[in-house]
Amino acid sequence: MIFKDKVYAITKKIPPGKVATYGQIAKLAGKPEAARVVGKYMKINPNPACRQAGAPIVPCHRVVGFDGELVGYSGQGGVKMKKKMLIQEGVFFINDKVDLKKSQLK
DNA sequence: AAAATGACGGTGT
DNA sequence: TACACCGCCATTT
Repeated sequence: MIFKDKVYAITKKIPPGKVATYGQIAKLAGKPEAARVVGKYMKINPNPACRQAGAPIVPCHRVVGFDGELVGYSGQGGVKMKKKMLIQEGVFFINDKVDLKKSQLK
């Protein structure tokens, strides 16, 4: 299993109401400094719009920037939609950032 | 094989 | 606080 697959596997494991940073995922995948690579994979991921029925997708909306800041996301409405989905799942927010203290995967 | 790429993370100004 | 720049690294071209 290559790094790419690990990233996807880990991302899929993020439970609803929780989020993880790119760096965190990279670390879990074995490369603490490969956050950029993680982001790259999210972009090319099978379904940017996230969890479409039966699709081999990853909940990419549960992946945020280093400080819980919503970055990236090329799907519907960009980060706004991403934020909306996260709130809908029960993720805590502070302004436009994820409350990592309560919602970061750990 | 070499260069380019990127949804990061951190530091500097 | 905001913007710019650099280093990191697996994958892709």
